[in-house]
Amino acid sequence: MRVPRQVVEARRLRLTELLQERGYLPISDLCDELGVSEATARRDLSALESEERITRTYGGALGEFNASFISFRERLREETEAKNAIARTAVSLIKPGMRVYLDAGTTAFSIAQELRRNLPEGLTVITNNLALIEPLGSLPSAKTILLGGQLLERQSVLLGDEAVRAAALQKIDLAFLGAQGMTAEGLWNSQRDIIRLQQAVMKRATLSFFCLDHSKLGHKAPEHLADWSSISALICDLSIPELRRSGILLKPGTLISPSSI
Amino acid sequence: MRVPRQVVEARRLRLTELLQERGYLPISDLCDELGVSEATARRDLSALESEERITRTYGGALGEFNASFISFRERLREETEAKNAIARTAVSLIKPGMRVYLDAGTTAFSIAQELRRNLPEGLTVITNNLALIEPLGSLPSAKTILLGGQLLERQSVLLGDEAVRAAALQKIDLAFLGAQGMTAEGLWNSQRDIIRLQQAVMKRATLSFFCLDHSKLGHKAPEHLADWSSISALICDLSIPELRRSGILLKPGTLISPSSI
DNA sequence: ATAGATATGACCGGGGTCAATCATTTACTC
DNA sequence: GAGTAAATGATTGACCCCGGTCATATCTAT
Repeated sequence: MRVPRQVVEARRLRLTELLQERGYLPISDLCDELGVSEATARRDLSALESEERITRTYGGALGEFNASFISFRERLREETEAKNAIARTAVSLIKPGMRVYLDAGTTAFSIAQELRRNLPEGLTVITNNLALIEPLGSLPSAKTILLGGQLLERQSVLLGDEAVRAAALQKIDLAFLGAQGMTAEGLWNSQRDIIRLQQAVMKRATLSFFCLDHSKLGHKAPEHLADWSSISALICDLSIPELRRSGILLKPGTLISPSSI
Repeated sequence: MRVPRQVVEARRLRLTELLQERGYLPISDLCDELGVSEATARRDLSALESEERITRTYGGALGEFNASFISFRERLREETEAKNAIARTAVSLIKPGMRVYLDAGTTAFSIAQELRRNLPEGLTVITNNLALIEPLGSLPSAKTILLGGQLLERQSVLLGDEAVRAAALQKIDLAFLGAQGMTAEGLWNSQRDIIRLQQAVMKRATLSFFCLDHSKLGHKAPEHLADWSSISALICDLSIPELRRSGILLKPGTLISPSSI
């Protein structure tokens, strides 16, 4: 028996919401909840999957727990090698008892993962990056401080005045920051709010390290973040000559490359 | 062929990490990644499931997105009816454009879910409760502000000086708070840090509502949180006479019961 | 060194899942 | 109002998943 389009749409919406809430549901549960036959439940799942609103699994389906987390995870897979190398380098710079800032982005996530393997004593991590809760929250011997701020829709990041204010109250030994691009003019990022927070952090940090992999070379973004003169060091899987070819001239000792550790 | 215990543990750790990263993995992929047979992969899954470190599904497994969320979800199932009624009552008190505080606990989570269904215009939600990110983060028309603070191990809550300081800077119209018990002497909670934050919030809030279901009646906890005289109202699925039987005497209008809406 | 415990992989029967097909009912369209 | 397209549920055969058992190999404790 054919049913109005609206009913179908409503049911599928309800299905996505159910999956968002519960994470995973086996087909039989879906049928119960929606009051339809298995066949229809399957058809709904196929439809929603082709729209990329859910993920099917054998025997059930997953809500796209957090659409942002997925794209985050995907980005995480790009340049894994370089990012891991940079993360190892970053962690090797941390001494026991330090207070360290990790900002948003996938490189910071790699650093957090590396910290799980190789954790200095008495570390305090300060961040605005909610994605780090997973890797860091379960470490008993590290303290994790989250800056306050406004939750960005579809991103797992805290920003805004609150975040800047909270950052200005922190004592930070090392800040590990990311950026979307680097050119001869310096470092670039896309959002004003992100840059405001990064600048507030840099002001409070004894040393500010920027962590960028080679894929960022030559890219420009809408907003200028920092000059090369204002950063403590660049952690990057490129050599001095390679950087120079793009017009980036660094003072000696300002480049830390993963191979050198 | 038996293998050292350490190897098994290492593989299982790797498995949980894989699942944490990728969210869902079918068994066959797990075998490839870990280089073991299907049987062993299954055994690992069973072991990790009994430790509640992952969630099995038919045909694969899920990482425990957040281990704490699960026990949280389980608590959520207790007294669902009462909590939902309280949540609906709470939401009915919210007017468009208000700034509302939700604290930790499952009742606040119910309120957040109710807000998804029934969202006042221009709402701002302020919270220290990370579990609310899921339901609230994806609402485009509401603003969510997270207080800063120290991440509590295995709890999805932010506490400490930072949180108190951040709360003291907020403008709050309505605060919806929870507690672990209520007796004639007032409201009780277990942790000092939680109470400090709740008191800071109460100081900043125009109205403070405490939301407790009937199961909290007569329970005492280590720390005294508030007298009955200091709260704006109690939202509770109990009647005045029922409360009086436990020695709780409320001024008229101080009890808001779900049935009365 | 020996015995017992434990991890592993292969195999199998039972049962669940999936996609395709078909008949039926009902909503849309002209 | 008639025809067409869409949605649904039932069925079916192929495929896949699961837990158990068993033989085997290796670690560990005595």
